[in-house]
Amino acid sequence: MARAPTTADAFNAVAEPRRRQILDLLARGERAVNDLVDLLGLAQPLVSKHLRVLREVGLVEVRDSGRQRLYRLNAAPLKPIHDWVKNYERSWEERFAALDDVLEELKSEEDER
Amino acid sequence: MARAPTTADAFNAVAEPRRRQILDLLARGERAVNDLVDLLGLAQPLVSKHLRVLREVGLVEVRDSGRQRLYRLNAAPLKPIHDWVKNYERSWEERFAALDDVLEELKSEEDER
DNA sequence: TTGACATATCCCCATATGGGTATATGTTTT
DNA sequence: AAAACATATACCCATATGGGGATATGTCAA
Repeated sequence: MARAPTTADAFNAVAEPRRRQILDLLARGERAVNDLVDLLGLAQPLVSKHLRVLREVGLVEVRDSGRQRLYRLNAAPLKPIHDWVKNYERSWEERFAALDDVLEELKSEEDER
Repeated sequence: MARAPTTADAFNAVAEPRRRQILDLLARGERAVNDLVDLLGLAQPLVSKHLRVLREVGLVEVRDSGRQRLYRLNAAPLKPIHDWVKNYERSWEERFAALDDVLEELKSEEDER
């Protein structure tokens, strides 16, 4: 078996930085494909393909408007990611706190010299 | 160019469900590889390979103990994921709220009958 | 030393990728 | 009707994958 398809779920879809960029742009409002092409500086087919992946996991929705297609964000499928990562928040905070302690200690030792 | 390697960053590393499982197990404490093999029901080489990916993005750390290697979690690389997703939290909450409103409305209409 | 145990690596496979270029599909304007 | 515009799809490529089986590496025990 190969790697899971990017359309398998939001985790996979969002692993690609360009797709996160697209979502970041759509967070500001509806956009036509060509707008995204200009903003991202990517080839148009590339953008269409990324949009397709995002559509297949439900992260974006489309609406026809004349000869344009307007894409908008649907953030709901990101919730499982948030829920999963949130459980680790305390864990890295503890580690950062521990690191801060070490740095503080080093600083004190320095001051004592 | 092909897809970004799973070792490129935490986003990619964590897109694989098995690797999330491994992190979930390690969140409870240090574990030897064979423990993980038993708990996950995966082939040992598979587990070693997943652990390698996690190691390369810094999500786990290893410690030798006799002929065993004990892996432990380092959640810090998950923070960027949390930070990114967090920005969308309000967005999906609004959408869910809107959905709740619709459901409430439907319910009222039903009651009126 | 020899054998058992624990892990990592190697090689093979099918599959899916992201990017590129060319083209099909559909809509508006002239 | 024809030309221009907007978008999606088809095809090709190099690359990386997750899984499988065999084996190398390293450590402990008899």
